[in-house]
Amino acid sequence: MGMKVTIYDVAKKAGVSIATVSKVINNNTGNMRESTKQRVKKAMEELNYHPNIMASALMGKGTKTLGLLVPDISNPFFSEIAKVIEDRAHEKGYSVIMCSTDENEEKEKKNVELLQSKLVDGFIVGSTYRDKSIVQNLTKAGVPVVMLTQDDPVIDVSKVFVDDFKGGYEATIHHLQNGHHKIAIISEQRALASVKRTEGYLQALKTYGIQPRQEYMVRTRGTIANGIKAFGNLFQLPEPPTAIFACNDQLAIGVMLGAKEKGIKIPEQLSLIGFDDTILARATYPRLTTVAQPIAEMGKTVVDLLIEEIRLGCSKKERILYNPELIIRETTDKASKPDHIAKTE
Amino acid sequence: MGMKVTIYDVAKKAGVSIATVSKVINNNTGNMRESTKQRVKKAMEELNYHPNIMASALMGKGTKTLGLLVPDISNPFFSEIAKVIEDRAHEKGYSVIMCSTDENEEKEKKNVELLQSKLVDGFIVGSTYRDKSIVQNLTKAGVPVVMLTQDDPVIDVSKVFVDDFKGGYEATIHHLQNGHHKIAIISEQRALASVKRTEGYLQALKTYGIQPRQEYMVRTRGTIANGIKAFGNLFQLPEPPTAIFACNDQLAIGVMLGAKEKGIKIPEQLSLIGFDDTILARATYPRLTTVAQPIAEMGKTVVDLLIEEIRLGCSKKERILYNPELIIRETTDKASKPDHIAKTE
DNA sequence: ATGAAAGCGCTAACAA
DNA sequence: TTGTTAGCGCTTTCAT
Repeated sequence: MGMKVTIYDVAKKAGVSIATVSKVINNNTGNMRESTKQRVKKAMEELNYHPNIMASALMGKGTKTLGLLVPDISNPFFSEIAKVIEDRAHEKGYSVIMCSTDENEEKEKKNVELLQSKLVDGFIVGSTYRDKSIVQNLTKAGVPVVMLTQDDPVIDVSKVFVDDFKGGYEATIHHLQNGHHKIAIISEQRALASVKRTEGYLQALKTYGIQPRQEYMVRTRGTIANGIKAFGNLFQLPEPPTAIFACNDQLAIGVMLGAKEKGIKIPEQLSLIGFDDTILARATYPRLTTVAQPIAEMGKTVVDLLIEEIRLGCSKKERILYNPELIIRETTDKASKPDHIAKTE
Repeated sequence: MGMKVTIYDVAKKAGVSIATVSKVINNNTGNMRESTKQRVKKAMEELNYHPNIMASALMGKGTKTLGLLVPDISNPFFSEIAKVIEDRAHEKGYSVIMCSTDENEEKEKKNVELLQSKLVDGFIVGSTYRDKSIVQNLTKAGVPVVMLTQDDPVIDVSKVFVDDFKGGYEATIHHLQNGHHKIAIISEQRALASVKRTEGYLQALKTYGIQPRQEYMVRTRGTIANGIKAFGNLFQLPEPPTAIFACNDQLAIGVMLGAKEKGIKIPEQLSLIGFDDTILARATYPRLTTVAQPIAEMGKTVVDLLIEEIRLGCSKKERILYNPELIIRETTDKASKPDHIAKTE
């Protein structure tokens, strides 16, 4: 009972031609006798027939599969959004192949090639491609691509992302309003989003007339381990910062862990803000103040957009910008010594 | 420059037949002139040719794609192991399609069907299937399947998992050794692994001559929210437990959050142990004592096993059992009032 | 050592 | 309304 059942078996069983079966499969039953249709359907069920997607893909009908490229699936931000993407895709009859590129150039290229050979109808690119030509070649070849998270002007496709500048700005303003002057930023090395967040950070400082300091601006990969390291370096400075804006929650957790180890109290001695609002932000104690991205919305939108472009056969080149939201929890507080002001009080 | 280049284009350019090109693609160059081979290779490169996997799949060569079914990709345990699986698969030239089944029966069935149509060469099943026939039909149809995490005797395939009984036993013994008598367990409703962990829990109690109490045994879905709820219920008991064994880290985090809210101190007033040793266990404060699964090992093994079965064309039906390891961190401590013993001291 | 030709399971004109 | 047939791009005997 292991033999694969094909369209021929169904046709024979239903006493029709394979063309008729094909029409039933594809719902081209415009002018087909209802009885015929039913007979075919019954035969398909009885034989437990499932059309071979490969064969229809060969005919240019696509594979009903989406490729999802993320820099690191073990980062909760990406695993959370991957879940949303996968759900939405399935709702629409698509499956998704996911690749973690690990910010590794070779892997980036290999992953795309792996998915390319028509295995995939379109790509959602959440990774930070150093070699832009990888993505550019895709679009040049007519493969639908939507970028997630990165608003890279060099790559001319639809994009779904939050206003990173605003997120960085608001986070920093919050520190500032709490009386902090010595505010550090830990940003993700390769992420374009982090560049924007840094610009927001700088703008906020400027608004308050504060000169940015090079030693307060750390760039690194966005892992917990690097957050710990970054904190260690910042903490060793002759004048350590009293507040930190970490460009993702993992880095922020790293800071919390590092601070804990050194006996630095958060938020009493160090105010901290993360970015993403992943599960991590709620799981820590104290709970992390962070800039939320609308993960559910973004995931859903990026899928809908991509599928639409697949159907249309061309890119709509939309730039869908979401609003980040500062979620104030327990890692931020007033500066304990608001400098000169404190002295006069 | 957008036209797809086929084997015919390569053949024409190299001045050979498509059969020859095919041989080069598949490395059947046993008795082929080296010069011919090089000519073909050069043509392939110059045309940037990539074989169409669909077409070769149609010929029964497989898709070089693995299906991964997990109950919930946003659970760090699964996203962490998914990353490992994906890495290993890519190393071996396979891609992986991932589906979150969300412990939803309909989705389970739909996901499998989605992947079935020969889209996938084999399955890694990490989900808890209520309807066993879904997986059974797969193996009956000759599709390679390896189970991950669940050692279900009803399903006769290879399996990769930890000794859940031992994990549950050791966690509970640790509580017991700390002088706790009132130990609750929060287990995952549908996971077979949780059943085993519960058995270990019961065995440990028995060893210490402690009668299990029904009200200390909570079963629920393994999310943070449910952890909070479960703690709430346990806490309302006339005699609340002084220690909790949560069957995954997410539940444990929920307990921590719930305890925080009610002002219950961990570990002073409540000892807590989780399971999995995900990032969550290290991100919380205090850091979570938990039972570690060797995620990296397990992920690698399950891929290797599946690919081997795909190549062999038959199931090896191995049961690969890993050792869980209790990682003692900061959420467990001696019972503050070791009952009658405390009184005499 | 290389090539011709028959499919793999399906779709889409075009016939009937 | 239904069936015939020519491919889609590739692999694989079997000839040459």
